[in-house]
Amino acid sequence: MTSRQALPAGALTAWASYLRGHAALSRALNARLVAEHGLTLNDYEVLLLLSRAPDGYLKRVDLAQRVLLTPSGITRLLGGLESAGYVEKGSCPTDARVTYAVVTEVGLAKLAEATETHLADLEELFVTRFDESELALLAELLGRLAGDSEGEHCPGGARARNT
Amino acid sequence: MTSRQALPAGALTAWASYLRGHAALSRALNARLVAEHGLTLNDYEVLLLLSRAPDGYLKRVDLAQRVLLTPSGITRLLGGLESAGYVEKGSCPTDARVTYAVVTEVGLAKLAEATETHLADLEELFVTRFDESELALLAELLGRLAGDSEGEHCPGGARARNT
DNA sequence: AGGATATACTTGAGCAGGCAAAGAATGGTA
DNA sequence: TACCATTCTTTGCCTGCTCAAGTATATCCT
Repeated sequence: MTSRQALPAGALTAWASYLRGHAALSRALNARLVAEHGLTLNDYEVLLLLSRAPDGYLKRVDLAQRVLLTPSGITRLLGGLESAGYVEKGSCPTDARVTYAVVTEVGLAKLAEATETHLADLEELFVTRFDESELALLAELLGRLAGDSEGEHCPGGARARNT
Repeated sequence: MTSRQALPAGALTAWASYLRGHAALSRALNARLVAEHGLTLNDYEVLLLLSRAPDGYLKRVDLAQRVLLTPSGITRLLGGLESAGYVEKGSCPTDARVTYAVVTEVGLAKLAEATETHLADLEELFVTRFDESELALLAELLGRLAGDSEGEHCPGGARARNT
C-alpha cells in the first residue's frame, strides 16, 4: 500500500451516491421479484445457493454466513421458504445440533421460474450501466469485502425429516 | 437452465457477490456509526445533505428523493432526528403544505463529530482492502450508479417553528 | 466420569422502513 | 365562487431483520 493517505476528496460524496444507487437498484429488483414470484431477494439468493450446493443442502449457519444474515435472520427466512414448500429441514446423523436446509423439487422449479425474469431485470436495471468486464471487476472488488467461506458437508448426507 | 441469452454466464454470481459485498460494507459502517454516535447511516446521510444545503434546510420530499427513502420513511427518520434535537421543522411562508427540515447547531456539531470516525471507518474498510488504482476504479464505477437531482428553495426562507 | 466452554439453532422484543390510505393545502378551470 | 385534481406529509399496519437470551448438543480438560 502506497501513501497511507486519506481518502480522495470526494470519497464521502461518492460513497453517498453509491449508497443511493444501490438502494434504488436492489429495491427495484426486490420489488419485482416479490411482485412476480413472491420471493424476497434474499429468498432468491438462498434458493440459488442451495441449488448449487452439492446434493442441494447446506448448514443453516453456513447459509447465514453466505447471504450475510444473522442466524436468527436465516431461521426466519427459511421458515418462510419451508412453509411455502421450497425447502425442507434435514438432520445430520453425526451431529444432532445442526439442521440442514434442503431444496425441494418445488423449490428448484420456483427458482428456475424466478430466474427467468430476474435475469431480465438484472440486465435491464444493472447491466446496462456496466459492460461485462466492469461488472466482473466490480464483483471481484466488492466480493473482497465479504469473506468467502466454504460450507462443510455432512459425511452421512442430510436426511430429510418427515414431519 | 443455463443459457437463456444475453447476460454473461457469471452475471448472477457476480451480482450475488456484489450484493454480499455491499451488505457487508454498509452493515459494518452502519454498526460503527450507531455504536459510536447513535446515528443510522441514513441519519448521517440526511444530516450531511442538510449541512450542505444552502441555509441548511431542505424540503422533506426532496430529502426523501435524495436518500431514496419513501415519504413515510423520511417522516419517521426525521422524527428521530427531531427528538434528538439535531433538526427542526421549518414552515414555508408561501406554501403551507411543505415542511422543511432544518439542521440545528447541535445537529451540525453531531455531524462533525460523527464524520471524524466515519471517514476513518470508510478509510479503514476501503484502504486496507484495495490499492490506490483499485480504489479509483471503484469510485468511478460506483459513482455511475448515482442520479442527481436538485431541490428547490423557498423564496421566503424557512421559518423555524417554535413549539 | 463430570463440569466448563463452545457451537448450532430458536425465540421474544424491538426497530427501520415500505405500502396504502387519509388529511391538509394549493392550483387550475369553469 | 365552487369544484376537482395535485402535491406534501402523516398514520396504521406489516415485514424483514437485528440483538439478547435461552435450549440443546458437542467437545475438551481435569
